[in-house]
Amino acid sequence: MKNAAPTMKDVAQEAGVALGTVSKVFNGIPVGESYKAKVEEAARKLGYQVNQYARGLKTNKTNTVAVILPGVNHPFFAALAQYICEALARRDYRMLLYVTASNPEIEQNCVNMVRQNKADGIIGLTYNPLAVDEDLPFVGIDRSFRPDIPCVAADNYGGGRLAAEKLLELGCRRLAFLRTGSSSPGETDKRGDGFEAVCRARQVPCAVLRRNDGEDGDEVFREFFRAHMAGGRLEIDGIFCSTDLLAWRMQNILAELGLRAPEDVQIIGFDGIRRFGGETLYCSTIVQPIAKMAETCVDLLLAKDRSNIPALVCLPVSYAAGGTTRE
Amino acid sequence: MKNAAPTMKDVAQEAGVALGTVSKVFNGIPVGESYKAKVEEAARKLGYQVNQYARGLKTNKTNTVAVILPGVNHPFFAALAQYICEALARRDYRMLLYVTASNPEIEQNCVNMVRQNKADGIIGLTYNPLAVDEDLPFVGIDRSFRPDIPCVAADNYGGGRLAAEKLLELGCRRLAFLRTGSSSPGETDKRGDGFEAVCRARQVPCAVLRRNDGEDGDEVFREFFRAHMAGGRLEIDGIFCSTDLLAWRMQNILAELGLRAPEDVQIIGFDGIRRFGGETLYCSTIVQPIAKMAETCVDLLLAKDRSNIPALVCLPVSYAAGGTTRE
DNA sequence: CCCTCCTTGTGAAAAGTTTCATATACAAAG
DNA sequence: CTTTGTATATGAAACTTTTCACAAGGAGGG
Repeated sequence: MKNAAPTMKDVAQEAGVALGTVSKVFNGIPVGESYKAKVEEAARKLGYQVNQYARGLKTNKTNTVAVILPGVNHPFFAALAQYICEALARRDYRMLLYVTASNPEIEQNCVNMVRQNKADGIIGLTYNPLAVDEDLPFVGIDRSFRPDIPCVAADNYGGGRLAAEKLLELGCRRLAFLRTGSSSPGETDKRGDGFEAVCRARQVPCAVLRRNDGEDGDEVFREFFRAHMAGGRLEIDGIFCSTDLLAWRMQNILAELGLRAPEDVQIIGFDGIRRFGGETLYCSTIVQPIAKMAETCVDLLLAKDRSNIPALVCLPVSYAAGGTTRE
Repeated sequence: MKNAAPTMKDVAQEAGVALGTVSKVFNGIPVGESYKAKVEEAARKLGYQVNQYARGLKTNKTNTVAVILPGVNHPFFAALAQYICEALARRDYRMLLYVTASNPEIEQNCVNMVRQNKADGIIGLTYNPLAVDEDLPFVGIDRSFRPDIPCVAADNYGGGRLAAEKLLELGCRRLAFLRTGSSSPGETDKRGDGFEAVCRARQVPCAVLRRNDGEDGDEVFREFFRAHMAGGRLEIDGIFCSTDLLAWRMQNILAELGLRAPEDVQIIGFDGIRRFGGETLYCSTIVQPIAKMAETCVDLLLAKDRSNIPALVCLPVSYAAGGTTRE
């Protein structure tokens, strides 16, 4: 006969002590040395493990955090998921992962599921306004859809500025900003704003092309580059792309036109994604501090005192040369 | 005052019915139309959601599956995680994700955590023999550490054969197999076994270099290639690498030696990882059916009748040209 | 019109914890 | 030797659900 998992009652019986005493031992509440020893011995003997479901039911605390991401099949999200998972594990929390494909219905559905599953909080990289309980701690990544929800983000505006300054420092005189991403005005726009601000201040010409996810076919960009060609040469000599992925796509499109980075045009991306081998970057880029973002999300979410959590934590970015600039 | 989440009792009261009736409604147990309507109305009004922790405590079924992976920051694992997550969501299951960095202690610790958290089963890509409850469904990916634990894997041996046949078909006459990975004899070895078997059968020379994770510095491979150089040319004209990642590293090392794929040597990798943009492969490769593997894992784990689960499900692989072969 | 049978809703018990009011034991003080 | 006080173990209640034995009420047959 297959025995059911042992319970505290079994342990109490085995150790010859009361139920409450066993509970205390497993919650680190002081208890007489001899009692503690007896309980631990009995627990070890029976192979007892706390039943988190019973505990969660009683305490309304589950030591579980729900993480909602568009997907995990993209290096930025994957790194984020991994760091968050590790940060949670270090604090003895578990991670319940939901992927949404940025679909508003799925996003909302995930939030509802979380309520059922009594997670202690949510870390979410979501693109749509969601109905979420007032009293369920929520930390947004990159964006917040409600003023009382704190948000952890890289300094996108500063990163845009940095990209512009870097390109100018590297000798560029005619810049461009290319953007794709979610149609909702978001962080990628701020990158462009910072970039353009520097261009304006330095009175450098800056061509801009902002596209949304649905409407960002290669042809749009090909057309853009053709429009800026003169005599077989690209007038633009420095490009800032809103993501590394976009920068990579642009390199391919430019290659079709017979143009290469960094020889013909210098390119800076954004994210700091590395090739899966580990070391090399896809392009010169503005690096998001992903590990720090993950750590910060977890810290904010699990903060003891949540009364004065900052609305926005903006983490510093840095520049890294990755072969598409002439260093 | 902040109200606690509404319970079935609240719903029962609001609807003017008994507790058991509410329970039946939420479990799809037939109940009089008028009663059902009253309960649903009340639940909607109060915003009631089932408390999975209470349900789990009572039924000992949590609709949660633990997924244990070395990490999620590698495209193969990331894809696996994502597909598994989606497959589980489709079946109304949740995913508890644990990452282990292949560390034996962390792996064992995860399994223990799962027991506490009462997951209904585990899908694990682990490298070490673990102590896991007999009665906790477990499905291994790529390897099984106990005969009664089923395993879902790509046809690694067949993939190795396919790689050899493909290289020969493409005109190669002197082959090599390069392997890195976990030191425990595993799936990557079978790839080599299949490859070598074809070489033997066709009486084609095949150089072999098998290294483990700790001892696979670039220098080892550089040395290997130098040893097979004659008069500035590489004698080997077809290489099979145990992973796409390794194939990528080899390309870089070969480039240092002034050799390029596919001009100087043709290379086939294994995994079928794509660049994060979505389309392009890192190299010509044997493609693992990741989506199918994920789906199969979930199916096996959640099978109603687990009495005659196959010990090994071996899924077919395919070849895809990715620029490092002369098609 | 009454009795029986069947259907269907009812509410108490149980699942494994935590918590808190109570009981016990022992030491110190009178 | 009794009393008071303190420290600490005890066990019943509560958390929210599911389940099951039971009650209630309606239908159909005699």
